[in-house]
Amino acid sequence: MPEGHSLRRLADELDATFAGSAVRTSSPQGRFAGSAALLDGTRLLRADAAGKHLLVDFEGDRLLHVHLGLYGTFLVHRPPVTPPVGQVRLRLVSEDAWADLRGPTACELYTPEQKVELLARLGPDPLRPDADPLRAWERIRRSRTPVGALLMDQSVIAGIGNVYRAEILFRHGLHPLRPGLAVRRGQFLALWVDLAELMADGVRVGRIETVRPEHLHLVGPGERPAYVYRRAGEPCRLCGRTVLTEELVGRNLYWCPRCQPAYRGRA
DNA sequence: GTGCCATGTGAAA
DNA sequence: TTCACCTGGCACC
Repeated sequence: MPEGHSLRRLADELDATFAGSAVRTSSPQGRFAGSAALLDGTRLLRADAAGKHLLVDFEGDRLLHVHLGLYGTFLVHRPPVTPPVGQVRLRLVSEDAWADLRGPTACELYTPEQKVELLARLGPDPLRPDADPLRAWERIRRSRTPVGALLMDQSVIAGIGNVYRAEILFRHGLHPLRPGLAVRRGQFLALWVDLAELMADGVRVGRIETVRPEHLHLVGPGERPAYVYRRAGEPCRLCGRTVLTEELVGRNLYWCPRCQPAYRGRA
């Protein structure tokens, strides 16, 4: 489930598992074979996440950039090492662990300049304590673009995906099509603080949990534990109105028309 | 068992 | 705007 919290967890796990160790690297699938050969046998120094991007430093000034995309996975295992199953883009093997990367959108070596460019085009990441929400606010407050689109724009805020977007807008009673410039500063700052807490919870728990404790009893067994995400056509958990969906820039929005009233020209 | 859709992005057209 | 990535969960048969 690769939203920002997953990448933070992955980076932490890779760092805890491999940092300081020499690793054998290979590309059983072949698509990363040349670069894997360059890394092979070098020491993995550090793994870190920025938004939904993973950056891994290796000895010899080599830098690995990975983006999992929609269905990529990078899973760490303990020995014994087993033969690759399916399409393994990159395999890491150390003395006491191994990991397989599958189905990523991006797996490539980065130059230092590419890393600088990446960080420069990412907005503040709510999972980083030094993140400055006012950088995001400056983009939002002057934009006619719907706030639902702005939140998913990684250059505005890094690390939000479709689940956090849908849920955070519900929690703050904001209609996803409200223009950025019609969001009040206080509303946005409250949303940011809430988002940072939810994403930090997501890192701890390993799941996106957005339903407030006092509403958990409204979630039936086996039901998706969300207010609106992927609940189109079902009743809002708080007011009973039917949850709506609509596509915006290629992704599905979900919202409750009563709890998140339409914008009618005033903030 | 089969087929569709999905937590996302970047390249190709 | 469409496709590639080519996994995994789930609804449906």
